[in-house]
Amino acid sequence: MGTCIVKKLQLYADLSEDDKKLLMALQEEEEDFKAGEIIRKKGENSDHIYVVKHGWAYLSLTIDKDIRSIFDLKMDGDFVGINELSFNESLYDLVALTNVTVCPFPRKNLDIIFGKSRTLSRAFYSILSRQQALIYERIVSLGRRTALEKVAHLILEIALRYGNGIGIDASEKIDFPIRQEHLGDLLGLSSVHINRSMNELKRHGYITYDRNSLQLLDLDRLFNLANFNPLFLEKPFQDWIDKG
Amino acid sequence: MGTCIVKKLQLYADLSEDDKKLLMALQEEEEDFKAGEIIRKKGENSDHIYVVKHGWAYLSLTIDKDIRSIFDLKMDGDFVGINELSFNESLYDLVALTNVTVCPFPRKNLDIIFGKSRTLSRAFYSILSRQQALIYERIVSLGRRTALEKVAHLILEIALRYGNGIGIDASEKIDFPIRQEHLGDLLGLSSVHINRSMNELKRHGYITYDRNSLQLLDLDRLFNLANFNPLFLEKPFQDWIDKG
DNA sequence: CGATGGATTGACAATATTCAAAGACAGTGG
DNA sequence: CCACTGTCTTTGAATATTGTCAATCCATCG
Repeated sequence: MGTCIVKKLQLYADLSEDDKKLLMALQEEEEDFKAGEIIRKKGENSDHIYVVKHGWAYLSLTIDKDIRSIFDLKMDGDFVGINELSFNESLYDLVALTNVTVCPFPRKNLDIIFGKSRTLSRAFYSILSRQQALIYERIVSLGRRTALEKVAHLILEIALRYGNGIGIDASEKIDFPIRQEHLGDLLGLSSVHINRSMNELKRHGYITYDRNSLQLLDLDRLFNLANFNPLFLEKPFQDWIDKG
Repeated sequence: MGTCIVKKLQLYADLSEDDKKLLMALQEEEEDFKAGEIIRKKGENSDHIYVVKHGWAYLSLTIDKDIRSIFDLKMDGDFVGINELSFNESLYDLVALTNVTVCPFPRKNLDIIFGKSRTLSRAFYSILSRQQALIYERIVSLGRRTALEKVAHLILEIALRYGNGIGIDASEKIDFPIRQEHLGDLLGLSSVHINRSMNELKRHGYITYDRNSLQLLDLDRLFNLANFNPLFLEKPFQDWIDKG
């Protein structure tokens, strides 16, 4: 259903009833994937963008047999593919981490939206620019943080985004379906080193963690350790629009 | 003058005369900065986006006194700030690497554009999504490439982008105003290690290089070493638009 | 119950950093 | 035109961080 997209976009702009109808009309069916399945392969024709309705997925690239890079996790309410519109094939693999439900959305519909609603144009634009801010933070992580700080920063980001998506606090215990190997591929570390870092965070009282769950015990200290920029948590700023 | 933006956007869409006029009208004066000056500081109110008209600049963040991360270089024709629109302060420092001329562009004008031209909306959107593709590649670099590969990939990207901007081939000798310390901050490496990597590329006949210039001698081997995705060089794909 | 995929651990190796010193270059003022 | 200064680059040696390999453990699932 279109509610999926509507809910997400409302965070970024005041949608009129027309906007909502426009979105709903353009929305297609939903599709389910099992954990581990490839939702969309690199090189495939990418006619659709997706909204993750439920579950976790990730964007990745396999360089050599054994070398993989994951650059983003996608969870409830996240868009996938809105950054690949000017390429005619998809640039990355989109893989289901858990069982996942996605809502495909034909990309040419996005252009219709650009023609019909300034508000929606702005909303999509804002989403894309927010995504970019997060990616820049990952670059800082990968470039200039120690392994421990990288891990701290990533699990903070995950807990905050996840909590945001399903509407709970970041300090609550959450399902954590991500294997240590995935964390390694996200941060450019070996899974062995992820293991050691996670256990160090545990030992020092930052978190509790087992293969299926994660809880952040001390947000303040984690923020501090990870040098996390709290700006990313703020509600999107809408006042750059022209009210006149 | 507005030709600066117009030229850039034409790469991404067929602009009508109206589109061009719209852009020209919204364009403001240009501003000069000397090498090393901070064009826009993190935390400052960011009412403007910029187009780099001439020269080099970079986006960076200083974490601790001595730890800095540079996540992007900006050169002739590049946009700065179009990814920070939904924040009410700028997230990063924008620093002049060489003497640089920028064209500021009030960000609320961008919203006017969203209201008036579907073509321009799409063009800006495409630019943003192209930027993101490049950033994802840097994430792959930072995460899963060796130092030598990182350096190879970065100088390839720089030579290609620079050549593109000023209209020369990537294998020609270019000005190279970037210090080894900047390269280190871009790639998360120490400047000492950058030095060793650059000299190794030199020794193996990949490049010539001194403090002020760079030439790529063997593009094929460089592409191969860096595992560079040639898709990023393609002209933007415009057919996701709705021709009907 | 055995099979499987992940987590954990230890020993060792590779890669990159740090520190410090020396060399090269461009700009400045005499 | 030269000496002087500050900024970059280059180099070597010692160190730190992270990776690799291989064995073992543990939980889950049929």
